Amino acid sequence: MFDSEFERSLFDLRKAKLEEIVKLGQAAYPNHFPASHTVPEVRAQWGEATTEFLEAPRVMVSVAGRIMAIRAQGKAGFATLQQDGQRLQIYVRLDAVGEQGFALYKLLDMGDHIGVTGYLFRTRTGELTVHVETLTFLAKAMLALPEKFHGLADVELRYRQRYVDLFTNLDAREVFVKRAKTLKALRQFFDERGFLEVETPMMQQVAGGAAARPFTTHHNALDLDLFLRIAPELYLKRLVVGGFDRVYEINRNFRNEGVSTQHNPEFTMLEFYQAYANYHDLMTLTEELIAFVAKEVNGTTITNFNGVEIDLSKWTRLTMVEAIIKQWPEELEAKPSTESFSDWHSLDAVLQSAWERLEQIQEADEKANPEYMSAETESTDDEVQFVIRRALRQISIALFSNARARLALDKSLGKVIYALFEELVESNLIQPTIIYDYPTEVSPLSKAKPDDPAHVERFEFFCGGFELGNAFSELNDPVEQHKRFAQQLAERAQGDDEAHQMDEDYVRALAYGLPPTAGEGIGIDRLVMLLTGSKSIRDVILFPLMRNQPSVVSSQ
RNA sequence: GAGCUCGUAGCUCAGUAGGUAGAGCAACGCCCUUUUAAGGCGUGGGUCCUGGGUUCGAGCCCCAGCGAGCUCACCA
Repeated sequence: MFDSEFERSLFDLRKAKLEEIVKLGQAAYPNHFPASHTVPEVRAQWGEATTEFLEAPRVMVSVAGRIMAIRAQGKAGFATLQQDGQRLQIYVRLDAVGEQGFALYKLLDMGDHIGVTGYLFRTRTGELTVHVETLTFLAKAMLALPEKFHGLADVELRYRQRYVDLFTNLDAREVFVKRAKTLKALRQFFDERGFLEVETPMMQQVAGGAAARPFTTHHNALDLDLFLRIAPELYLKRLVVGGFDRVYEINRNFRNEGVSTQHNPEFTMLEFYQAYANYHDLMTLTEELIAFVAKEVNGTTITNFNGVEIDLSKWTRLTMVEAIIKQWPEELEAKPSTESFSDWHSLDAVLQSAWERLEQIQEADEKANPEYMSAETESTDDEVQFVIRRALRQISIALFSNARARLALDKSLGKVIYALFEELVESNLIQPTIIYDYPTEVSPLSKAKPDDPAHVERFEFFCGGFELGNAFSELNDPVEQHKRFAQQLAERAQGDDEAHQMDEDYVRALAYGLPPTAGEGIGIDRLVMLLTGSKSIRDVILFPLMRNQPSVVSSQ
């Protein structure tokens, strides 16, 4: 429990103080304090009240809170109480609280919880303050609080000891208040549209519905190996078969993969399914949903992320190929046509001419600026620009030539188009954008477009440079589904441990008839990041997963 | 998993050229009845992340490890 001798001796000191407090007739750990108002209620009701208003007649309040600042001044003193993220000053003076009361005040420390009863007034500097008449001790802080001006700044400590972060850094608290508002708004949106909230198994015998490595666990009594779910998808569609036409679930998924600023091993996902709808219906729904949630949480659809202003009510819809063409390197003045992505030979030709042209441009650039080619030149702005230009070109050249090699190797047009999209487009999708019509090869659970078997009815939407959600018209042909599971099984046999397992029961469910259904999943942590301007997923998860740290000085 | 950066008092941070560790807050004692990052006087507090190495001498240089942040890879 203790990090040091400093903490151990402080703890002993505080114990002695607690004994003194008990001698004054206070309970060491009382069970109750009958407050008349919370701190936010007092601020809301009298925050603007004038001195005159507060004097005739006096306003009596009882409030409780944690001491976040304490300033003793001889026979009087101030303290600041914090409750629900708001603060209220109190003023304690010997002649108002008596000898016992003032003795208690002098035994208080930063972080203690107290309750006070008294009347409201304004100090000389105009601050709303409780003039205390009765002081009640409620609980003691036995450890030292972080520095009062900077708070807890060490990112690691903030995650590991979130309880300290939350009461010292009110910004951190605000993020989680907004997270709760986000969840509430999501539920309101779906409830109002006739969706039923459900909870499906998190422990599954077949971890399906996504491509990811699962965590494993074991049930002892049943002697059953189980997986923590990687997605609720297959259970939610069973429910649509069961006649719940509109269902949604908001809960944790678990994926046994790396961590990053955008990935935590357990993360919260919203999934919803709507019978008789297709992916176009969900595009509209998604645009309405995100704008609605933003408005509920922030009061506006504008949010700031990474220094960029994002308007969550202004959406762009592009097919995947349109998006690639839009982001085609500007130096290649001629942009490829949509048609050139529809067959192997034209895409091959486009890629070839693109990287050859980029190499020509690079050669010309080098000839025009020979002085920058020497390692000894000064780092002028022009030279920096030259180096950046060259690096960007080289990335594009590598991208196009790799894509071409891949095209030659496995002849999969779809996979190459998807790779181009990921490299060229994804991180540039800062403003809300829906990308639709995915290649069939990269979308094993989606339904093909009726008039175009090379593409599926699927979209993903992006904001702030990352993917927020994924939606498609669901495959509901049991024969086709069984075939695709069998293919995945073959890939699994080849060593791909992210390939789907066979789920016979799910195929059986489809065999009873899944109506035409569209479904969507939205990463809630990422949505909260966007709404709160948080750059790391760990800033929106209360207790993110951390490595073990060496044990601290043992208790007593 | 790879690369880069960081780890000094409970907290926030300095630490010069390698010369034997500092400030503010917090703590402790005293003074102070409208302060608000209160103020004044005084006191205590450090395995400088860990373990090796180089050196007469290491917080600083080198190696290994632990933990963290960022970037990349995989993914939502």
